[in-house]
Amino acid sequence: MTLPERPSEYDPRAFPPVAVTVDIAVMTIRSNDLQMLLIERGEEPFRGRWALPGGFVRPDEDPAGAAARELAEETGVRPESAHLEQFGSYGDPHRDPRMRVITIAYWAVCSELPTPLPGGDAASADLVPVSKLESGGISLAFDHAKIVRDAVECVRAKLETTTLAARFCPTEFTITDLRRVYETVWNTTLDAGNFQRKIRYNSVFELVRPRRSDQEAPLRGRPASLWTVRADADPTLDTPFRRRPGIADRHSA
Amino acid sequence: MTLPERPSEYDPRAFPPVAVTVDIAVMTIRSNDLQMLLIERGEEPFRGRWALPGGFVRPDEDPAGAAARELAEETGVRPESAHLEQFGSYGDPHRDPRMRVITIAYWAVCSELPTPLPGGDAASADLVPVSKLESGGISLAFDHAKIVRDAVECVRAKLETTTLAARFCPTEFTITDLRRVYETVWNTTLDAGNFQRKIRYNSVFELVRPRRSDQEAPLRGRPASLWTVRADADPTLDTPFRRRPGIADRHSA
DNA sequence: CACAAATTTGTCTTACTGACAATAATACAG
DNA sequence: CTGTATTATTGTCAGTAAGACAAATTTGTG
Repeated sequence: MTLPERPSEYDPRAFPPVAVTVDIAVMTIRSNDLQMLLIERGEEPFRGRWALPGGFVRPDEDPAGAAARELAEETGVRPESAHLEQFGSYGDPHRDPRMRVITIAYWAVCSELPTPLPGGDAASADLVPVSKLESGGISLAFDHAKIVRDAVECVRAKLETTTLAARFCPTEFTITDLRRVYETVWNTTLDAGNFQRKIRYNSVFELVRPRRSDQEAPLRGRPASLWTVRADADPTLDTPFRRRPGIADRHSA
Repeated sequence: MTLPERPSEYDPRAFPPVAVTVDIAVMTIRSNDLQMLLIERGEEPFRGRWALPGGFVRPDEDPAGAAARELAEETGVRPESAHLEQFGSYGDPHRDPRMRVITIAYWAVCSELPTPLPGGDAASADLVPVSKLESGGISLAFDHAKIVRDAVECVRAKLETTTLAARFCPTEFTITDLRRVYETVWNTTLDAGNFQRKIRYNSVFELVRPRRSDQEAPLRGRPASLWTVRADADPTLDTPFRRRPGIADRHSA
């Protein structure tokens, strides 16, 4: 059952006040690094601390809609250009010192993030390397440190079994682009030859052009072919990638 | 950010009334079938329909605590004897016709389920085969049909990569017991010999007794050895099991 | 004791991975 | 034009794990 059955408890005023919000962990790759969009709080509590973008679930919308709306409002990312997925709820009674707030957490991945503008009620917004968050170098508001940890783990795990890595890239990408996503997000190195095989064999990926003629491409070396993810296909990988104990930790050096 | 910054909105009465509940999809194997505990609603709305057990998150508890409490109260399962895990939130504005209710959904797996007693505000409680729910043979209250689908998929997926299957069994089990869990939950058949190898090779599993001397054991055939999951070990499987396209559909026959 | 039933072990083939070498295609310096 | 650096792509080979299937082991039963 979902509600108590005695009519007296139908009265909304009988319910202790609870607020429901969404928080969104938006990730992208920039400067060869996995980065997350955070905002700097302009008000108490936690004034001046970094926090995840988010906001209220309005009376007329469902949480997924609220997440898509906030994503657009606070980060300028059009919902259709990003992958947005719910991964958990956080409801410790004292996670917000003001009142009871239960938040539904989403992670999002996109390739091109508009340079974040300080807007709304945030003092400023910026991309922060996930490595800095994981090393504890930045202290986050509320319980957002845990939410961030869980979100990053979700994305790392999802790279194993789906084509999510491609969402970090433009629609057309080279196999090396895709490999760098794995290497960046997993903080490891992968063999270029073996990686080629896996992509080329996999029918989820489709060859677009055998030779890239771009200008922004690397100025040296054999030009790579361009690939895309077949839009109609199931994004599940038949032979998943597996994270091995990281060979090269690029952040401890 | 998590709350609006203008002090006026701190007032709890400013928030539209929202109720937060937990719903729990408790699964076990009985009669060689994956079954789920449902209750029959005794009141409107959806009087007489089946629904997931659940209830309010109280002001002083977090959702995980509420789920554990409801699990104990409504099903008699001691929280430490079951695996309980959050897997999503459901917050469509009209999922409950009475008022805005956002529910946090958990799945649980246990080996011995006390015969459910009609108690509390439920007209009755019973175990229902998941196959019946998947075939649409039973119409559930609210959006519980979708919650059930998602919960079952979570459990099926979790069998691939963790030792969760053992939670369907008593602490000590035979390799055949464990294989039957996979076959039942995935509705498929697995080669007994190959399955042996995987378990015996895996150091997460530990041999308890090389020969079972039970009375309830099958009356014929070579007695199986008893195994357990090492309590200290990481329940993640180093070499995951993989679901193959079902060879034998035991329910379509 | 022969037989049935269930567990356990063995064998062989195939597929995939990881390491690493070799080849291909381009830009650039001379 | 030629050689070299650089990146992409293909090839090779050994090791590991899975799937199919056969055989052996250990018990209860007639």
